[in-house]
Amino acid sequence: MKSGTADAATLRILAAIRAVPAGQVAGYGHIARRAGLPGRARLVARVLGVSTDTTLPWHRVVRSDGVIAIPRGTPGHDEQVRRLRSEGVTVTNGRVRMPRSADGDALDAALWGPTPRR
DNA sequence: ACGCTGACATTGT
DNA sequence: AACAATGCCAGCG
Repeated sequence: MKSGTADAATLRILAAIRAVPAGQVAGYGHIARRAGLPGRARLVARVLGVSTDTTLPWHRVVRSDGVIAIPRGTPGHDEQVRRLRSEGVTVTNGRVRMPRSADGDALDAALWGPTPRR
């Protein structure tokens, strides 16, 4: 029976999103890769769309360019911006200040690099 | 089975 | 920074 069990991929994606620390943002591709699904950024997007999990920090997930994935003028976009600012993230014109190359990548590698899978 | 759409990424211009 | 092209996969009609 199917019961309320989602696919393994979905669970891994959700776990990866929850692993993102507050005040920090991650790209869809980044999350996908962390979930063991390289190239499946779109899948991550869809999962977020259907997921109703309020405990999920979906607002910390943005596009690789730092642009909010939700179109402007929608309540979702507004709420995401509000939450990000609430966590100390600088958001300007629907775009968040992304940790460019070097430090961002290095820090990420230091956090979740040499320890894949939990 | 087929074509479109989508909370995307990467590369090139 | 912005746009175009290509890749990628899951839903929907």
